[in-house]
Amino acid sequence: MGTKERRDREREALREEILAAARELFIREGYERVSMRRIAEKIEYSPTTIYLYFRDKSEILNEICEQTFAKLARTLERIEARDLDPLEKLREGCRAYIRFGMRNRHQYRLALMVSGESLEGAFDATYEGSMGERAFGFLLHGVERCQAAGIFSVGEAAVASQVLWAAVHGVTSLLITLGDGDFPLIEKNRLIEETIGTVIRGLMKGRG
Amino acid sequence: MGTKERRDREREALREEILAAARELFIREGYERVSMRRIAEKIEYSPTTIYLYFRDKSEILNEICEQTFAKLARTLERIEARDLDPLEKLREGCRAYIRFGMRNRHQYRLALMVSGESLEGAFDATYEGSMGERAFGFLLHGVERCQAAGIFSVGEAAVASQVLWAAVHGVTSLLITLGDGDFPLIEKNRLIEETIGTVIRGLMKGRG
DNA sequence: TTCATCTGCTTAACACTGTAAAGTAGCTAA
DNA sequence: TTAGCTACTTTACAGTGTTAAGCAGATGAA
Repeated sequence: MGTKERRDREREALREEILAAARELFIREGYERVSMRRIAEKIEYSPTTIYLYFRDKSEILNEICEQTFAKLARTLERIEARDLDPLEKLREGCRAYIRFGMRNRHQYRLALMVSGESLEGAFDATYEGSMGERAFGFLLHGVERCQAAGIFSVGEAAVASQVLWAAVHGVTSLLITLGDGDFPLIEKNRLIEETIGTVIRGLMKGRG
Repeated sequence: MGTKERRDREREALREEILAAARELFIREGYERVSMRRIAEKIEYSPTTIYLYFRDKSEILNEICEQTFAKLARTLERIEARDLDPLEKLREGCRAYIRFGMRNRHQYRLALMVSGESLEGAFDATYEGSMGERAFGFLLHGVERCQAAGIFSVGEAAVASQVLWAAVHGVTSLLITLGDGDFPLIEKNRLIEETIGTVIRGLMKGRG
């Protein structure tokens, strides 16, 4: 009597289908511009069906964001596993973070540039155990390693890594919002490299 | 025959009233959460009257943002006029910038964290001659002064000041979105001071 | 003073939005 | 065979930004 099992499978399949449709639309056009009706149309179900699978629109977004940030976490863990000196490893991580933000601009924005207000409860996923924690953990770990290696001046690693994060997030955010606006930003890669370089230099030992 | 003059005055007065109502609502609740009907209700006119004074909702926002950023520009120019050594003047400007962002979170977000997409044409004001230009000009000037004084290593000032901007914007943006979320950010002022300090140290001469 | 025009505003309406409640086929188990 | 449940749809609500049409009163010309 595998009928329950089959139905569970079918249910999961439709849930996945909704997520896939929403993801594609969100990435192409951004969360706010995509309506529940558009998602429904894409999967050829009535709009309210979606509510049988997700509490509301923001829950769909949350799930997608979590998946996307899991990708970032994996990328960073791959860098973590590479054989690089502490400084270069940290730099590579920062580069990967910024690239990730630019490639996933819509989701990056929703997770780190919108959430908290204006968007009802978008990405309110608790931090503990989240992908965000894993991603930030990379930075923290990288900073600690540089301190242990005598490259960075010792001190609270939490402070140093949040400073680094602020800077890295700053470039990412700036490139996302002004990337092709009319503000005369210097060349993208130049800005990225110089920012990473400057902050890391500022964290280094000696001369302070 | 001052009737035309009087009507122009009245027209201007209502325009001002709309702006004042919108500003208060936007600041309290954020752009997206405030509807044209709410603004209209506040000034006791019908919703469509607003369209006789502004092309659309985003034009109201633009005007308000421009005014707000003018305040930032004035604050920075007051610092510029003070008698401080180049480094401390630059630091003071950065502090003022971040404080400004936090006090005007809604408008800061709309101008620098949303614009470009998702929000139709919000704050698409051309950069040339804008308040944004004046504000960024402060940073540029401050960096040039530090280079001239032999404190910063020489190089393209545009690069250094955009790096500094990225960092300063990064803290601001992070504090706005995560300020009272559940991410365990270190204490606000600590993060602000450390970020400014670290980036400026990274821009300094010697030890590279 | 009378009348046409113009000004400034309002009412009604359109095409959307996210979402809740109620209704309805068709499968399932007794 | 029938009662109930599952999965979905239809309908509806209260809201959004915005446009078009209408209308009262001030204005300028005769």
